Formats: sequence, structure tokens, C-alpha cells
Amino acid sequence: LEAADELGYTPNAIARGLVAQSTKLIALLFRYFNPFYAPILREFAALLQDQGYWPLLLEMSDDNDLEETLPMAFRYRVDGIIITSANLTSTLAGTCRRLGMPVVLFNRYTLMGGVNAVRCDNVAGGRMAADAILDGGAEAIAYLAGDEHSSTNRDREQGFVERLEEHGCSLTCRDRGDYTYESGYAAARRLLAGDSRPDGIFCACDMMALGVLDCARFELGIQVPEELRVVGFDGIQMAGWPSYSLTTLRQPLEEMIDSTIRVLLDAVETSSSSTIIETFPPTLIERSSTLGAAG
Amino acid sequence: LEAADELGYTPNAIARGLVAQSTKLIALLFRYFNPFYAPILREFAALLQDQGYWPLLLEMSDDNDLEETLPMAFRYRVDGIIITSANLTSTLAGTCRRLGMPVVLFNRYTLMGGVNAVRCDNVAGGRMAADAILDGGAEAIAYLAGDEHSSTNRDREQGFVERLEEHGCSLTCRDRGDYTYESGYAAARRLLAGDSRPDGIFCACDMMALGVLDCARFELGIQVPEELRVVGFDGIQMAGWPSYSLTTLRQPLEEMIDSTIRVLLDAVETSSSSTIIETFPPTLIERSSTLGAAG
DNA sequence: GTGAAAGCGCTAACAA
DNA sequence: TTGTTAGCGCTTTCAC
Repeated sequence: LEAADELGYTPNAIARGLVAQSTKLIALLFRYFNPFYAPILREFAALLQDQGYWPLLLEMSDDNDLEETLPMAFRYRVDGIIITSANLTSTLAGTCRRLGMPVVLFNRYTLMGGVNAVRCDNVAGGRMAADAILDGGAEAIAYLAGDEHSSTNRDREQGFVERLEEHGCSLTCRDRGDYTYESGYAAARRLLAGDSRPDGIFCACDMMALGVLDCARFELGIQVPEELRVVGFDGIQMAGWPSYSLTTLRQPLEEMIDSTIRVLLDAVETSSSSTIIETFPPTLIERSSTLGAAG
Repeated sequence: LEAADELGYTPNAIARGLVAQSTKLIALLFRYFNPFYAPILREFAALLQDQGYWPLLLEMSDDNDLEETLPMAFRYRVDGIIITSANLTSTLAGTCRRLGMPVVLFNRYTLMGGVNAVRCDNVAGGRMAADAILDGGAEAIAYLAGDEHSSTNRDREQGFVERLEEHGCSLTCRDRGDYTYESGYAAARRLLAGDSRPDGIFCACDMMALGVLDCARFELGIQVPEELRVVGFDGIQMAGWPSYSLTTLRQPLEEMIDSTIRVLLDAVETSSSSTIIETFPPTLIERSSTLGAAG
């Protein structure tokens, strides 16, 4: 028998999945593959594989797409679903619940029952950003928003504005991008060209902040941090590169990813019914985009 | 019957796969998720989905891992395999062939029978890099290598050295990195600290070139391009950002990705037996890391 | 203990 | 056209 196996036999995971009612497949739904999400995707894939699960990658071009994309996960009878950068509708959440399909949202949350989430405390992060930007000496302060519908963006802005107000400040202006470098660059041009030019900008993510820095320095000739303080969010690797040296709020991604996998596989393996929302604190990393003294 | 369907029925793709002997699953094997590969992954996922196939993501931490990882693709009876940034052993290639499992290598190639490949003409790219770096006025020239075992790295170096020699030049020094920013930064420190300091460096990829630029400018105070010309390879988005403005060889990724999908799905759907290797030309994009005049 | 049989949810081939 | 049946490759159960 051993010899027979060696002449080219491989167990069929599909047939096994059919009878075992467990495919060991986890759907990984992604909408952005930028320098923030790329390492996250890698880590999810690596950890799932370590635990004997395999990621079925589902790409969404836009948000509504989820309504079309998620059903494919159902068809393949995945054991669970991880969703990043997209918002679940209540219909979809209901379907998951009815199917007993565990779901974890990563980097966003909803209070709909049955939808687990792992996120960072964006309100606290927004507050820390306000402190950093005010400490840097800014007085006319702008917020550069991301997706208006996401809890992530909403919470960052809320914490930021809240804390500004505690210091007797408020937002001078506000613009919006789509989390890309290009959109940050373009927004900086709009924000910094107006009459009431801000001298501090808090960006909803690091990628947009990099675009703001490049536009300010190379196109508009604005000195950072003397004339403009910039704070990002996420703590991507590039924020630490000397060309940018961006002050940012680092999300504890490793812990968040570990936690996501743990919550998901717990739900898969024990089919427990409680809904878990885990929140991790961000860390302020001050660099020379707000600090005159440092590097 | 319609009504019955609406009360929660979803076709089971697993059962269908079992009987149809076709799962509509494509294995996507990845080793790096850096800013070069992230958009590639996204594009593969999007195109496969458009054609009714779904990517099963297999992550490899190192090269040898393929021997463990690929068999999982066999277990799930994927319809085909796309491999990026890893080298197939002849054993593995033989197994694929025996199983009638179509494989396409992306961004590398092998002459082993049955293994399709889509790549860019790295020898030609290396030659163009030599021209650009010599035109920029460099005389003492270094190559910063990537993975020594990959055809990609080998061909780039070969074309580069070949063309240097046609101009009566040769490599002054040579170092190696692992395609990351950090490894480029560290290699620049070694290369530029020695007595025979190069005044031109061709890097096997853009990410390493960005590290070289940051080290040269911020740690060593070297003027680019006056004292040092830098050329990268790949044409990642960041190479065009004004903080770097890196001369590079752009790979025509869209065409390469389209072609990969076409070659793979052709093989899947027609089970043709010919082996295809498609080669695309890179384009030189000259920016201020070699050109004194430009922006 | 070892061996045969039933069935997971589909599709394809065949009968009616 | 519509309905029934066999079987994909496995696991689990039940009989031996």
C-alpha cells in the first residue's frame, strides 16, 4: 500500500471537504493592495497555512462588489471569512449568520450582531494625532479624510476634532482622498493653494500623507515641519524612510492579525455564538514631519 | 422551485468540482508581497475572477518551501498554477507534467519542458541600464544583485556587464541584497564606504535602489546624480515619486499579466501540450537619478 | 480488529 | 421534454 501511494497518489481535499463539511478554506476579502495591506495579506496567508487552512483570495474593486463577491465564498463552502477594507451590509451579515459562517472584519467594525471585528482604537489615535500636530506648533489645521463610510475614517476624525476642541481649536479646512498617494498629493494641492492655508494636516492614512509631503516640498516649496506639520496613520514602513520621516500612529498589526486568526478559528472550530470585537491601541511615532529637533 | 432557491440555496462549488473534475480554482504562489508584487497579485486576482476562476493563495516564506507548498495545490485539485518569485525544481516540474497540471512562471523562466513562462527581456533591460548609467557620466560602476539563483537576476546582470564591456568598461564592485529596501540601504553603506567608491550603481530592483538613494543622500551626504548615478529595475510607482525620481526599467506588467492568464487558461481549457515562453521588452524611464537636467 | 456500504451535493448519461 | 440513476473520492458507520 505504501508503495502504491508513492506512485503518484495525493489525497483529494475537495472530496474530503464535501463529506467532512469543512473545506479548510478561508475566504480573504481584500479591496486595496497598497503598502499598508500587502504585508497584512502576507501575514494572514502565512498564519492560516500554519494552522492547516488555505486562503481563497477574493478581490473587490469597489465596495458594492461585496454583494457579488461574498456569495462566491459561500459557494466554495469556506469555513470562515476575513474581510478587510469593506463594509458589510446587514443583508450580507444576516446571510452569514444564517449560514453559520464565521466572519471577522479587520481594521473596521460594525455593531451588527454576529459580525466579529478586530480593529485599532482610532478615536484614541485621532486624539494623539491632535496632540502631536498642536505640539508641533500648528494653528490652522486640516483633516484629509478617507472613505467617509468607514468606521476607521470616522473614528480617526472624531478623536482628532474632539481633542482639537479640548485645546480650543477647530478644523480650518477638510478634504478627502481615497487612501492613495496620488489622492493625497492632489488634495494637498487643493488645501495648500487656498487663501486660508493650513499649517498642519492630519491624514487618514500614511500613503496620503506621503503624497502631501511630496506635493508640499517639491511642487509648492513648503518647508516641513517649519511651515507645515503632517501626521499620518498606520505606521507603514515607508513612513520611517529618511526621505519622508513622517510622524504617524502605528497600528499594532502583528497583534491585530494574530487576534483576527484566533477569533476566526475559534468560531470555526467551536461554533460559538458570541460576537467579539477586539480593540488595540495605536502608538504615536514622532518623526521630523512634526518635530523640528529630530532627524 | 424559484421560491425554494430563494430560501437560502447556494450551489456547492466543491461538489461540482468533484464531479466536473474542474474546481475553477487557480493556485497563486507568491513569495514576496512588496510594492512590486502587490499590484500584480491584485491584477491576477481580478482577471481570474472575471473569467470565472478563483485564486487559492499560497504563500512561501522561502524558496525551498515550494516543495511543501505546491502539493497543497494538488490536493485541492486546482485547475492550474501561477508561480511568481520562486524556482521550480525538476522534480516538481515533472509532477505537474504527470498530473497534466498547467503551470506558468511569472517574471522568471526555466527551460524544463512543460513549464510555461511569461517574463520581461531582462538581458535587454540590463543593456539599457548600462547605457543610461554611462550616459549619466558614471565611470566606476557597481551592480547590486538580487537572488543569485533566479534567471531574472542573472539576465539583468549579464546584459548589464555585456554592454559595459562593449563600452570598454567593467564592474568595479558588486554586492548583493534580497530585493528589500533595507538590504539596498545596507549594501549602499558597504559599497560607498570602501576606497574604490563607485559613482554608478545598477540595482536588480527598484526597492533596493530606493534604499541606496536614501543611504547615499541622508546618511552619506552624497549628491545624486552628480556624484552617484542610480538605476533600478521594475518601474514601481514609488520610483516616480519626486522624493526619489529614480531612473528605471519599466516592465510592461499589464501585458505580462494578461499574457500569463491567457497562456494558463488556454492550457487549462484546451489541455494543449506545447510549452510557451513569452518575453516582453522593458522600457527605459530616465529620471533625475541619472539625468542632471531633468526634474 | 478489518471490510463493506452509505452518502456528502452535484453532473451526466440514460430512460421514460 | 422531464425524471431517474450512477458515480466523482472521500469519511463514517455498521456489520462481521
